Amino acid sequence: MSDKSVRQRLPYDERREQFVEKAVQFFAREGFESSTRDLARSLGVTQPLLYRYFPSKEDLIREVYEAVYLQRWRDEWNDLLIDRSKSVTDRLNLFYTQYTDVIFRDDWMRIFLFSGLKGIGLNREYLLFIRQNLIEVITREILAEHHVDQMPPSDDEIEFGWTIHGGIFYYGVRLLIYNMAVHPDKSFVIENSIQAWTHQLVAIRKHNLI
Amino acid sequence: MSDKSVRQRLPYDERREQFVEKAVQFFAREGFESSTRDLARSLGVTQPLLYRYFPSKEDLIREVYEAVYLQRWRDEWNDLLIDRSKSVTDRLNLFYTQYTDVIFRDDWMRIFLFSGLKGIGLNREYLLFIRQNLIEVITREILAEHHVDQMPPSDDEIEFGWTIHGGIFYYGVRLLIYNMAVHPDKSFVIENSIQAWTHQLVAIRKHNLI
DNA sequence: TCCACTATTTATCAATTGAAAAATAAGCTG
DNA sequence: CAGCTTATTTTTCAATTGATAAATAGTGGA
Repeated sequence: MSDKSVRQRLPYDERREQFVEKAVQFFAREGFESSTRDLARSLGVTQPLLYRYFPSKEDLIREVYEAVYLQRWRDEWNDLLIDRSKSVTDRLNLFYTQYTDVIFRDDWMRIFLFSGLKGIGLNREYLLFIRQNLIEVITREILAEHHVDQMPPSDDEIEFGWTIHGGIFYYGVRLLIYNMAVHPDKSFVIENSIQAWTHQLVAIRKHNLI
Repeated sequence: MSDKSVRQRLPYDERREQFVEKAVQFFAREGFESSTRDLARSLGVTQPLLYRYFPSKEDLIREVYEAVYLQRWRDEWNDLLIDRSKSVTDRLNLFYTQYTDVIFRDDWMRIFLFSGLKGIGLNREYLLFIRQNLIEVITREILAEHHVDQMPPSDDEIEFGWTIHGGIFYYGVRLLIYNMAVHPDKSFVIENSIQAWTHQLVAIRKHNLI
């Protein structure tokens, strides 16, 4: 309210990092159509300063996307999902618990949905990544554990994986976007989804083997 | 390109209806932050004319919401879902086929997501309506058919219903928002979801009866 | 201590926006 | 055809927006 001309001078890299980090929260809250002036205000800085760090608003937004999409996936998850020393159920529970810890956050969820509506390319890439690194892998692992993995996952089986994954994702949407009174226990949702996934997937395969 | 001064004069009600109808498509396509000038252009009309029919842009948007949310639910669905002359599976298949015919449309989906991100009240109301008229009803009907309806649906059971419903909804999101190559057969998704819903719901109930 | 560098602010612009006021013209009624 | 009503357009405005240029002030090094 009275921080007038308390000109805070930061080193370039530090300021830049701060901008991206706060911009993620700001745009998640206000949407990407909000003005750079409002963003600057929420940063405690004047609006033209942003243009010293980013050539245009669009460039800043691109960095926001990247901060959200590319930097939150943990490589260890790839290993976890195929670690057959654990049961598939245990692996999936562990994975989805951690994964939802990361994506069930206001900034991640809202930026994901905003960017989806904008039809941005990164969104498509991310979903392709999820298909290859999650849906397909999980499907293969479930089938293997039930000794019905003679053939690779079919389109039917992958599609059902998306349905279950979508159900879990939608729990986050209801919680964080719609602010609904969801089931307080996230693990309940995860456990049931995994159980349904396993059971139904095996049913699909056996049905199609006939 | 050359329709200059071809002043098309329409009766008030007709023009108004046309505006709302086209505004639904326009805002679904471009988002609610798009300008009234662009909207007017897509209507083949000048921008100030909009203000003869709607006091403000916000009022127009409110009418757009109402056109989407309130006018697409069919009352007959309420009857269908509790029509015990049919099996629950048949009822759910029929219902979800018709319901998704209505909501798996670009305008419905995008306006639903846009309004969700804006945190509009109508959105909350709609989800409450879905819970009461879909999730709860379906859960009761499944339990009844399996003769385990001594107690009303629990929060656990309702939550699982949301998960399945969300999985189906997410199919529409992938199809219409993310433009992904989804399974071409919508009925496959619906049938599997219903099967998983039925099976897992009964499992939850029996598990909790112990 | 002074100077050079650059992070930051102040001032400013042109384009776009929602909205209002005034001018015009289509079409009905007599 | 004359005249009234009102649907529609033309003009215009003030506020907001992304972006640029110039002025200012921290900070580190000589």
